[in-house]
Amino acid sequence: MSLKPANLTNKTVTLDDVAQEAGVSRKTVSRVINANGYVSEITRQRVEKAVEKLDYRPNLLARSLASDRSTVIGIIIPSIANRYFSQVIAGIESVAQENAYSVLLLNSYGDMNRERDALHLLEEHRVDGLVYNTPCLAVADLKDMLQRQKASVMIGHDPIGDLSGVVNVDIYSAMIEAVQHLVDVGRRRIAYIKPDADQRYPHRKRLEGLQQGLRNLHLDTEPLLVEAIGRDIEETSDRVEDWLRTQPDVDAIICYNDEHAFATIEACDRLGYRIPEDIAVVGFDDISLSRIQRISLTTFHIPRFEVGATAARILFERIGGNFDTPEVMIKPEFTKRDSTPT
Amino acid sequence: MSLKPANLTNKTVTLDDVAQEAGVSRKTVSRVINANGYVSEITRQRVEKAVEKLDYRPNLLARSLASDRSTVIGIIIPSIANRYFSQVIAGIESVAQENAYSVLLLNSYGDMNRERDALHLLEEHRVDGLVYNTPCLAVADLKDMLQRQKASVMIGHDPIGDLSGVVNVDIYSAMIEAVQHLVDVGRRRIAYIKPDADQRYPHRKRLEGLQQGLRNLHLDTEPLLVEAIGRDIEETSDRVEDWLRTQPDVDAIICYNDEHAFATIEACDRLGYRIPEDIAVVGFDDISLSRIQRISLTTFHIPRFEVGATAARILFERIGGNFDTPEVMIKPEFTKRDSTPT
DNA sequence: GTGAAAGCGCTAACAA
DNA sequence: TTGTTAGCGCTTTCAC
Repeated sequence: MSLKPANLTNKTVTLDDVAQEAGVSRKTVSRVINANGYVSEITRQRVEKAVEKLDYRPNLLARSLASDRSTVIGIIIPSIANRYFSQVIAGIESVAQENAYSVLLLNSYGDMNRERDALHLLEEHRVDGLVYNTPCLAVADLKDMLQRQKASVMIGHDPIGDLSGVVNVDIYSAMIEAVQHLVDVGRRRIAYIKPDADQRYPHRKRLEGLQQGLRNLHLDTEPLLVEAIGRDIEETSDRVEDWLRTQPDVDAIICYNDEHAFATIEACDRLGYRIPEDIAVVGFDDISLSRIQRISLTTFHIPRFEVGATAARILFERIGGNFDTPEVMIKPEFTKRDSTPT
Repeated sequence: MSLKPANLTNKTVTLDDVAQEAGVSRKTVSRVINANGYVSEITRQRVEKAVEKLDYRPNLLARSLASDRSTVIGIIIPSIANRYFSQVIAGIESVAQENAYSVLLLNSYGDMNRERDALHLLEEHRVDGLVYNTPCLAVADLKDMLQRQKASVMIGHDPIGDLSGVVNVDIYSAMIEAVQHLVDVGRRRIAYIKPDADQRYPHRKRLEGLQQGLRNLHLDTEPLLVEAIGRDIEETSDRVEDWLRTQPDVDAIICYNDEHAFATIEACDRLGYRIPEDIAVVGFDDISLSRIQRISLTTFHIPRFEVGATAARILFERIGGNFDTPEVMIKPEFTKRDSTPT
């Protein structure tokens, strides 16, 4: 087991070293580096030269501790591996970078205990704020925990007072629109492919929208729900296929997202159903491949990057002391393609 | 502009508060919390009760500053929005979590200046180590910058001595295998769809592999290179189409990754080429949709999560003082599907 | 087993 | 315009 060479011996350069090198006080160096307070031009240059010469890097830990500002925000997200969330993160990170903030990333795997741990950890890191994606904690708990944070914005959750900002995607209305579209093109037996046992906002709102959509059109308000989403596309596809065998009269399927829609299309294929003639399929998200499939997918475009960026912007408002942004609703855009009839 | 209620007044609980509450010294509390040093059982319980009662959260900034260990690692990545990298990140994050570390995420957008900034920032945050994905800095620069970090592991770069660990995907051999496969099924005019002007490892190695593969089989070593990768799938598809018009005798196309392969298939479609009869297509990555396309894609499966996890494991070894892991090569798995003939 | 004192590297009043 | 003096909340020697 070899030891690392050289740099273990590199003693770190501190403000004092720079001050000494420049022949000024520590505070003066601090002023130059943080660009606050008055410093004469000539002193500034001396300091800058010293900084350069010593290759000084401020210790952000010390700065944060002393100033009670960490220039770090946290992100809690069910899973980074998920392409949907990774684009939300990209939006957050982008705005954070504009504001000269760094991002601490925590996975919750949609698990309550993990979420609680994540919240605690961010508290311990003294982050200046956090974006919290699809919380699954009970509201009382949530309030308790967010109360202790300096600032926060939730994505995908009902508002909980002004304790936290909120950004949501209006999937409720989208669902109503989907139903309307399907009925307009003559469909009546509409199914919804949904996750097993998920009570979180993204699923709950889809469901409520579905029910409202059916009610609006005086259709059966007991919708056809299929708990068919598996661990991967193939499993989902198999489950949908099994279910479809038992339901020969279904003529339209709305899916939780585009990947499930592809799995559904695949299942229809195997059963010899034509799309959209026999079965119409609608997705959510508009992932990049949705346009170039053999059967391009009718779906709702959700601007994922923008969702993240908006949340981050609101977070920085709150960090800046402005806590009065109301819930922001982002509207998914209906995108008609070939998987539903015209 | 309303002010946030309550919690702005919450004074923070410190070690001293806990010590006072428990009627012991600060150091004893510290011992209990960090589970080091001997503390009598009865004292420990008193302390734990006090911690509980006051809802004490250690200040990690202070701890890191005093102990010179941050329990944070950094990740530098070209783009989180990219699904490939997001899964690498998932692997890193997962191992970090096992080691009770948090992750600071920095995007470089494959830009040299941004990478330098990111490296500086991580230095200022005093991270205990970093995983650096697809560096594009010049080697001298890279050495300079990594020298200053406590520990580091690169993904997708040639080794630079023992300054930094390295994890690579053996795309070089994969490329040779791809050529062999295509020639085995009778193809001779093999093209490679590549990024515009990219000298980084992932592209360079593919290219070297391609050349070696052709050389092995005594074929033209001046391969057909197409700089056709656009900003999105549609643009790529259009460019490939344009290029194909000028090259009627191409009978096989290897693509930089699966998304480009789909774009290529789409282009072939529009031109009326049959796949794989007229043109064989090979991808890289094996993204989840590759199996269920109309024409399932022959590709190399790259275990992205494992790549990240391996890098993180090596990083923690190095953080632990063990710097002698050699370059780790991860082998992509050839996955024959329908986009190439049998 | 436990405690006291010093200090990590910085910022924040307040002086000068 | 610049310097001085205290901390920020923790860990770490080294006594007791």
